Amino acid sequence: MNLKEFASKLALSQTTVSRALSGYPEVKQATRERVLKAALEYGYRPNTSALGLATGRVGAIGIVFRGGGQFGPHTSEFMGGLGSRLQQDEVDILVSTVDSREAELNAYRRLAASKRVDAVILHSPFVDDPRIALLTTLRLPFIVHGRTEAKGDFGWLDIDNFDAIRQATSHLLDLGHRRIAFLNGHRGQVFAEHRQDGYRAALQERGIALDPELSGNGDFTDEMGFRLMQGFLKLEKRPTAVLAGSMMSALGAMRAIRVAGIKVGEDISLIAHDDVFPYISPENLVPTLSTTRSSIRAAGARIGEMVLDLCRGHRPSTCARSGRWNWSSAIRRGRSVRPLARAVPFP
Amino acid sequence: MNLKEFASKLALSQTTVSRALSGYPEVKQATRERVLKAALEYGYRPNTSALGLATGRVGAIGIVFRGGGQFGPHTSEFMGGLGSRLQQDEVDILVSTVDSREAELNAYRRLAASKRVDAVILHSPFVDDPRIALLTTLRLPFIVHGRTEAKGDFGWLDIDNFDAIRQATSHLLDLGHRRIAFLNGHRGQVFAEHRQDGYRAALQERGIALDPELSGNGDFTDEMGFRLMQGFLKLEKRPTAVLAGSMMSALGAMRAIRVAGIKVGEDISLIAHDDVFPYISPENLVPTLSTTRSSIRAAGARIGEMVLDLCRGHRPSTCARSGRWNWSSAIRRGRSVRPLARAVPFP
DNA sequence: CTGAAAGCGCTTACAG
DNA sequence: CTGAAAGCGCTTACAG
Repeated sequence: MNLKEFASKLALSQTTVSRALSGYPEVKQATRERVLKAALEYGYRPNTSALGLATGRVGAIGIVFRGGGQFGPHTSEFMGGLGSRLQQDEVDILVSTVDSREAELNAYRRLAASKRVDAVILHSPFVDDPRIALLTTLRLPFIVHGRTEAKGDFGWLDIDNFDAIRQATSHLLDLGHRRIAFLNGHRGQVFAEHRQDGYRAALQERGIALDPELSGNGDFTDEMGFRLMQGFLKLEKRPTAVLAGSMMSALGAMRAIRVAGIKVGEDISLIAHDDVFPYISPENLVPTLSTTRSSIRAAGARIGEMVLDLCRGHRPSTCARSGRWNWSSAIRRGRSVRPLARAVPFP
Repeated sequence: MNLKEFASKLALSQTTVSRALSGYPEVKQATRERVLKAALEYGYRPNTSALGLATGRVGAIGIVFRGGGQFGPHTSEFMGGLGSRLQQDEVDILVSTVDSREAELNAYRRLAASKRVDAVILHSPFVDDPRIALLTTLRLPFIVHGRTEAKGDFGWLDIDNFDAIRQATSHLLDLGHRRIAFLNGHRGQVFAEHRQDGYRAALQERGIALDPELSGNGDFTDEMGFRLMQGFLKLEKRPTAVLAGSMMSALGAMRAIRVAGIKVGEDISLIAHDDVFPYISPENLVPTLSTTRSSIRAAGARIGEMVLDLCRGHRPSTCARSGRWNWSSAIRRGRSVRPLARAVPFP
């Protein structure tokens, strides 16, 4: 049913019905109630395309994923949080999949030119990320999940990766460890660089020289954790502790350690930083892992809030500020980094 | 830039440009090339809302997820496969999140009334699922991921859950096990019922009575696997083998077994049925799990193919048939069920 | 408080 | 092979 038909059933003009449905103040209360009731009864909903054409807003926000690799467990947690917030405003998520960084840029060009979404969420930023400049040029509003050095008037949300890893490293140092291996994400990704900085800072505070052979970069998969850990274990002076960037790489590292015939929690200490997954928890792994945490699901919900704000026409700088401070304070209150009770002292 | 502006740059009418871009045959070859080249150059793309209004097709397909629980690792794998196929046709995925089964029905009503998507993907069907009838009434085209008893002219895709579990159970029986615990999904979900039937059938073939105390139902989380397994281990005659419905529940079961002081792979046999996750593989767990497999990512891609076909106006029955047979034959060729090399014989 | 009508940016019969 | 114009279903100045 379209507006014309619906309005005629009510013996009202399209104008009045449209205004009643959109909550305009100049409609008489009785009329509004009658319209709202009838809309429910007949199941009338404005056609999104017509609405988009008339108003320029389509009630959907976009998010682009690069290939299969990006569709991991973190993604589904983030999407769950994001969706839970957006559903309250009946805003949908438009997911595009691409298979390269270049294709991702084209996806944004397409989304912008065809006016398919009201805003997009950028994630996994790189140092000096070309996407920021592109979206700015395209005038496609966006929020960044993660931090970036790029200048601009945009909102972003991030956890304090520097501090999380600095604390975890310090904790291992407190326990007496001096050779601490670090399984990090890919170089060039902002979060990985921040973590590297946090790792370095903790070592520096104790005057310990960073041994580059003890840092490894790669995907957060157990395969990569396995390979990198095997490399660490082949070193002349093998590490006495390992800091894994995710639960998946921790699993791979554990396997490498087991294969080498040594024991996690006895011969070598292992800490993993990761998010909270509802279907699996680190405590349930064998042997129990110590972890630091950040809830990527909560981040999704918060980003949803920010992007809705942006769509309402609020200045993006507001989002950035609230994002930055609210989140950081959550971290400071210790919601993000838990006590690392199970890490094992240097023997 | 809109069509009017773009057409005037080319000194052509909107009609001709539109036809050239849409691949209509009546446009002169030279004209078409000129238009296509200019579109790339200026970055012109038709406005999706206008296109949707004019044609009734919006180039997006919908998928609804119920709450956080449904956003698990299987979801991201499925979405990855689906997206990889849809991107080739520049069709996007519209994700809606809801928090109840009733809300899910409303989401379809909304999507249909507002004409937001060209089709939807239904997943995780229940026995006698009300969604099928609703979508049929709404005339919203759909493909079902999973099997359903509902009648109707719609396409669907499923793995052979009955046979996968029948085979796995038979395998354990071959190894001498007689008391086999089964960690299944929720009752009422079609896949769980099929698995239950497969389990029952394998036992029946050997004339073994099904002990209802050895079957448990719940979410595929390690928490649920843990709890159910604890229950099994408390039985007077505890099982000598366990069949876990997913890797997550297998992890929980392993933990319960460990807590009970017995050893997987020595005192008790464990098989898990699950999909292939790129970021973690069952071989990497401690101790190594035996698994049967089905690639949910491949299913996503195949469903993408089917839904695109549906959008092109092909009869849905074609999809159903091709879905049914192609997929089943893949299973028969052994792609889905792997040898269960590591299951341990009954001592 | 209500309505007639222009306009959003496309597609597609219809006419040439 | 090309174009002028109606129509898709809304919103929103403008007029009353």
